[in-house]
Amino acid sequence: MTASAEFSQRREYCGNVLSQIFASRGTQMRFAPGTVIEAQGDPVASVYRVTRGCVRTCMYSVDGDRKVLQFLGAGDFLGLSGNEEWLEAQEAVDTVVLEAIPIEVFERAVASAPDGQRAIRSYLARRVGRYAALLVLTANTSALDRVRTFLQAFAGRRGTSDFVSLPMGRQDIADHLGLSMETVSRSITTLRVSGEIAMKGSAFFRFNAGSGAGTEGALPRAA
Amino acid sequence: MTASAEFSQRREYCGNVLSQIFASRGTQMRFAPGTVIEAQGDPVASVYRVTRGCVRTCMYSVDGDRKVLQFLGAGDFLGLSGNEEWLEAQEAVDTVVLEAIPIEVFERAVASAPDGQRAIRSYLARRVGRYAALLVLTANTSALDRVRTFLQAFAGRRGTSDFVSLPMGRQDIADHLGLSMETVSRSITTLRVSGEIAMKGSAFFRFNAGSGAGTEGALPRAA
DNA sequence: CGGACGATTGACCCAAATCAACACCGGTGG
DNA sequence: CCACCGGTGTTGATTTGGGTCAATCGTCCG
Repeated sequence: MTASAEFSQRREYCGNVLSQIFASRGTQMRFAPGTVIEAQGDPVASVYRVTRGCVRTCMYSVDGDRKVLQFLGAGDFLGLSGNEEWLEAQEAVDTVVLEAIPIEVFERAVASAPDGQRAIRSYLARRVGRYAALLVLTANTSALDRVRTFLQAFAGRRGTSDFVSLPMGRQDIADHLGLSMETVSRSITTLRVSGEIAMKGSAFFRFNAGSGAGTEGALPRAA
Repeated sequence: MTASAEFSQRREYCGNVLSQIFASRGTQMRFAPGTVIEAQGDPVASVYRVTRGCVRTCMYSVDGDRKVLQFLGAGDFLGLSGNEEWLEAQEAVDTVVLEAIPIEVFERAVASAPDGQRAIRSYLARRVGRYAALLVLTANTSALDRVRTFLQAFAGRRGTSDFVSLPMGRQDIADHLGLSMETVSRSITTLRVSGEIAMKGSAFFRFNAGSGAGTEGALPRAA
């Protein structure tokens, strides 16, 4: 298992229609690192598009256990599901800038746009694919594979040649991959020592060219 | 963690609009146990509604590892995501009867129905919630909790008083919960010996009244 | 400089995987 | 009717990957 389906989705299909809605009607908001953008269970009053920074989508169980379902970056949307309440919490990983639109305004804009509903459907379908990929990754693979796949997916998002920033902490990655913080740390060390990746500090990494064990996708293309 | 969010969603909201489309335009099809209804990666030519039986939604990785993402029962839909291809395989667990509609016919019907797009959006949102609940369940809980939660969710679907049929095999449950077949079997034995559940053969079970440790939902309502 | 928080590394342990044997059940054919 | 057989489920023995607990190290920042 060496996949990169999770982050490698294209945004062209639906992005344009929805992005235009946000571009014309959005209000800019800013959140400090670690702050809660929307809490789990709160009523959905606004929808958002990420302009800058990294957002983590979390789900908390009664025991206080946390699962990080996904990390969102520039261009991603929050709150399109049409639910009354936020099923998941949305939290700022680093400094986050969002475009916000009141839900009623957004719904009216979507209804009047020619492909509005279709765009939302496409976005939700991609989210299903993203979660499915995480379920597969989480179920059948070793800790090392999970971390490698995560890093590949995250690097694949951006330019791959230079060092990429890893804005979230080890605990965030651990809660995303279903591992402990220590195991994530150890896995990264293993990848570094074996030469697969290079680190600059603990928040910047890069895949080394030589040891390309597998860049071929394991999971089917999403969407 | 003792939840039952996975199966306990209401179908009223969107079910009606879509169900009517299937009722008026569907063609009945039958599949024998274990057969493939749609294979992963195939083009989506038809959409379906389950009339009878149990369908498992699977995802296969290149290694041949299988993850069972969900089990579908009467009233559930297949293929609403709008994707070009089947992201996941759809397989008959037992004898399955489906209503099928060619995709173009279905899309036209949805476009003309007043709340058609909205209904699909709601259905997809519920699927996101279902996968999220499975991710949380899979990440932070013991084998016993996973099996208990799965059985509770499955029982909650139907009438709870009498024995309920468990159409899928132990391996199916294992691949759903991210466990080995043996661990599933052992967990069921533990629940039986401790008196939480009663079994009739290996395919019928019932929760016993006395030992109600937790029926309160741990995860938020899926909406 | 010193405190604090995150990351790393080490030592140990346990829940569940794996490997293996056996029981059960339904079907088939002599 | 019973013997056989293959598939599924159960149970037992053993191993192991990663969790947990704990100490140390950086690094950022006041």
